[in-house]
Amino acid sequence: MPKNCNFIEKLREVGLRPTKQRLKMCEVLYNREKTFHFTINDLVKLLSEKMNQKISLATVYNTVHAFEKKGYLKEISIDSHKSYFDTNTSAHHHFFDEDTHELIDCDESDIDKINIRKNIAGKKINSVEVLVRVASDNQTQK
Amino acid sequence: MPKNCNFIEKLREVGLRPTKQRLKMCEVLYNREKTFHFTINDLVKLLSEKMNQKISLATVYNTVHAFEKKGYLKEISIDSHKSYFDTNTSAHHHFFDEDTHELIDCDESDIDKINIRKNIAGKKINSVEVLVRVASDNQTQK
DNA sequence: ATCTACATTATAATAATTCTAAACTATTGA
DNA sequence: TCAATAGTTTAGAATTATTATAATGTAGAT
Ligand SMILES: [Mn+2]
Ligand SMILES: [Mn+2]
Ligand SMILES: [Zn+2]
Ligand SMILES: [Zn+2]
Repeated sequence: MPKNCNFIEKLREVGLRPTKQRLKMCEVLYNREKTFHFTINDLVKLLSEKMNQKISLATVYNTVHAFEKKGYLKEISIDSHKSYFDTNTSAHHHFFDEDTHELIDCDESDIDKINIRKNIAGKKINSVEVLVRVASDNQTQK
Repeated sequence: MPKNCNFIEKLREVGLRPTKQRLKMCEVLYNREKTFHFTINDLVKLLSEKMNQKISLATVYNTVHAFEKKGYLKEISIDSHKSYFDTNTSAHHHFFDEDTHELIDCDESDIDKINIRKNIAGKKINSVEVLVRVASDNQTQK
C-alpha cells in the first residue's frame, strides 16, 4: 500500500464525497504497509490519538459502513459482542487468538482450498470462511 | 434425542440445581428429534408460546450461559448483531442463509476435513469452523 | 456567489445484554 | 423434619454498542 495514495480519487470513483473526515479515515486505514483488523473503538482511538482528529462517533459508524458497502472494508463476525472490520477485502481465512482477542490473517498456503460438496437449492454461495480459534497452550480453555 | 430424558440427572451431574425454569428450558431445547439453532429471542418465544412458561429474561440469559459453560450449548458467531446458540455441541460447520437468517448444519460429508498448515507459536487450536454464506440466486447480494 | 444534495454533528433513542438486590427454593445435615 | 445455607429467580435499573434525528455545515455544480 503506497504512501500518498490518491484517496480523493478513490472516494470519487464510488460516489463518496471526499470530505475532511473521510480523508482522515482513509489515511488511518489505508496509508500503511499492511492491512489490519479493527473495531470501531480501535478506529476512534487511532483517529484521536495518532491523528489528533476528533470525528463524531456517528460519522465514524457512517463512514465505516459506507466504506463497507463500497467494498473498501469487510466486516468479520467472530464475537457476537463486537464488530471487527478488515482492510483486507480479499477472500481469506482467520486465526482468532482467544487470549488477546486478536485476529490474524491466514495466507493462501495456510489452509487448503475448501471443497463444498453440498448445495442449498436455489441458493448460491457468497463466501466460504474458516475461523480457527487458538489459545494459550497452558490454560483452561472453553 | 429420546423423550423423557432425565434432565434432573443431567443437571445434577454438572452441579446445576434442577429448578422448574431449568427443567422447562431443557424440555424446550432437548426434548426433540433434531438439534437446532436459536437466538435468545427465539427461545423466549418458544417458552412463552409453546410451553406457556413465563421465565424472566435474566434467567433465560443466565441459564443459556450456564448451559453453554457446561457444554450443553454452543454459541455460534455469524452476525455481530445477534447471538446464535446451537443444541448440537459437536464440532460441525454451517451454512448461513442470508435471506432468511437461518443457520443450517453441515454433515461430515458436506465439507472435506480442513487441513491447517500453519500454527501460531505457543497456541493450540481450540476449534476450526467453516461458515458458508448463501443467498438467493436471483438477487443483488453484497 | 448561489444552490442543492450530501455529510457531519450532538444528542436522543433503541436494542441486546448484564447488573443489582430482594425474594425465593433446593439441598444439607442437625 | 426443618431450619440454615448457598444457589436461583426476578423486576427493574444500568451498561454498551449501535442507529436515528434534526439542525448545521460543506462539496460540487451552475
Ligand atoms: Mn454492520
Ligand atoms: Mn456470550
Ligand atoms: Zn483479515
Ligand atoms: Zn449447528
